[in-house]
Amino acid sequence: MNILDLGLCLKIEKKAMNSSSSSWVDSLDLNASSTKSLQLETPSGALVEELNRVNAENKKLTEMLKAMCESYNALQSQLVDLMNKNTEKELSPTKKRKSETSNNNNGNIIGNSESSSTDEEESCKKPREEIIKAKISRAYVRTELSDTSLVVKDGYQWRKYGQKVTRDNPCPRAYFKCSFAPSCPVKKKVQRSVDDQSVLVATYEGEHNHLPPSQIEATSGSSRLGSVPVGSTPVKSSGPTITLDLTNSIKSSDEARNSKPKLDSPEATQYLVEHMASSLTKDPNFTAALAAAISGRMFSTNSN
DNA sequence: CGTATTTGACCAGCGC
DNA sequence: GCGCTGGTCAAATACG
Repeated sequence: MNILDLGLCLKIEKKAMNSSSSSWVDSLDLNASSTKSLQLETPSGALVEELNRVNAENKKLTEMLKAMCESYNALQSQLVDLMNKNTEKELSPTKKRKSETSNNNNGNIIGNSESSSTDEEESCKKPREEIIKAKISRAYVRTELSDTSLVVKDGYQWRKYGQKVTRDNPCPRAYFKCSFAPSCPVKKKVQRSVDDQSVLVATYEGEHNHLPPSQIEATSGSSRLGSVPVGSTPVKSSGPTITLDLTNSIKSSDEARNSKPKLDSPEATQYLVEHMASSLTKDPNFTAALAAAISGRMFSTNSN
């Protein structure tokens, strides 16, 4: 379970890398051509030379990305191996209280599909249905270490009603209730990951019985499908728990949520990659920054 | 002044 | 039964 979630997180990060790489290449090509059109007055020799330079740079960047992806793959497989070994150990020790403790802290980034099995085991031992009653989902959000607010922006309004330092994690855990609708039963716990304190682990319990405020404001009138916030995924799922990794600040939760259960399928992977690539290339900030970086690089090469 | 957050107290579950 | 722990409550406090 935990491993799977970790794999998911890593996968999404990887998708982001891949997609951005493809968009980089595309943008680079575009920029190369635009450079050409912009500098028509310059002698054709210089133009060709510059074009070659840009192409070479393009190649270099592509290779760098390739290398990065390869090393990432290697790291990921190592990590998965490690986590496999760890979870084998983690499963055996005595489970204190509700599976929460081990899931949330020791397992941190890990936790879900296996946490569901843990829940099942526990529910066999002690048929306490509170474990089952609420759908549990989990989200991981990368934040600044200096940011102590424990705030996870997921599109809903939350009211903090408690904070506690837990045994396994020196970082305090914050307890939130959904404050947008008085009758909404959803609760959320937010705590920094033990392993990586720049990652906030948000655990959602229950399902929202209302639209997210952001959607209501937008009044897009779209289907109920889009009513789920980023990170919170109280949709019908195969298991009682769902994990999302928000550490790459994925803009659209819908796709992530919908594809999550089949994330391992090549279709879903392809879809994710395409979606991320398109969202990246559509992002004016990203393209502007990219253009600035490339032009800056070009000028510096020219001046040399 | 109203609302949100903080924080110590309290409660319940669990292991010994 | 007792102690430990996580979760919740509610008075106090902060903030706009």
